[in-house]
Amino acid sequence: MPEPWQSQVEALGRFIRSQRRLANLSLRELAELTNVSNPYLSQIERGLHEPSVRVLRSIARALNVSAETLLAQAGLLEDPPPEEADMDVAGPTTEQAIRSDRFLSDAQKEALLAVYRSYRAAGPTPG
Amino acid sequence: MPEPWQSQVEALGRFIRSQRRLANLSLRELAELTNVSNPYLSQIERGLHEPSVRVLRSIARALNVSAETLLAQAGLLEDPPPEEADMDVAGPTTEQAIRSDRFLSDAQKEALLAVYRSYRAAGPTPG
DNA sequence: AGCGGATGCTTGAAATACTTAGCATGGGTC
DNA sequence: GACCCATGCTAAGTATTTCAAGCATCCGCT
Repeated sequence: MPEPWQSQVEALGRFIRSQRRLANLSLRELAELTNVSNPYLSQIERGLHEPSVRVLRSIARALNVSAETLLAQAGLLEDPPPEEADMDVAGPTTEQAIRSDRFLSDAQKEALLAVYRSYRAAGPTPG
Repeated sequence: MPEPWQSQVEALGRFIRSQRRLANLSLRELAELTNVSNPYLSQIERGLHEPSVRVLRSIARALNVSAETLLAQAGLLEDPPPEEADMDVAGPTTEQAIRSDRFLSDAQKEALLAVYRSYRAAGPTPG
């Protein structure tokens, strides 16, 4: 059925690709983590296929995003009920996360927070 | 791929069947509501197949059950002990927070992550 | 008994998810 | 230049999902 169900698949793919890149993973690396072949991941990210529940779950785990988030993108969850699912429920906000990061010195935290706040003050720059 | 899906799939099927019967629906009636063929629904309910996200969603709608409930039954939403690969335990949360930050664009996220990773690679700078 | 309809199930065939092997480009390094 | 090696992608095949058509009971009715 070639229906506008396509657009949802494309949105899901774009989301996965962006998350994979933010995690600094290649297709092959993600493939290894998920036990899904890299060509198939490529096709998913380009919106050519609707992945099964099994594949969605392993992708969600590998990318450290909640399954709910992924499924909302996949169009399974009607409206995003957990608006802050990934952050406020499963973890702290970005500021809190940076402040409590054990691997950063105080100076590093301050620098990172300065960058973060400047971004938020400036607003998102698309492009 | 090996087996222990069988049990999850069977549990999902039993759940759907029980919900359908509670709603006083025949297979054909549910098939009409979901646009899924009745033989296939039969197979799903008997745990012979793992349905796609698409059919899971329409079943959830037709049975007036939340998609989350169905997915929990399907084994997607469980929360296994977050074993970190071979790395850190605190790193992911900052990364995760940045990646899911609603106020940053992808480009900003990437830049911020690059700074964060360089800090971690360098180690804490004292003083 | 014999019909009509409703139920759940089986059976191949069509569609689509998924894999293995390999191609093409791009970035180093000698 | 040439030689890795990593990246994303295509091609062609296998495996799995999903469907249309039909089978087998069962139940109520006359």
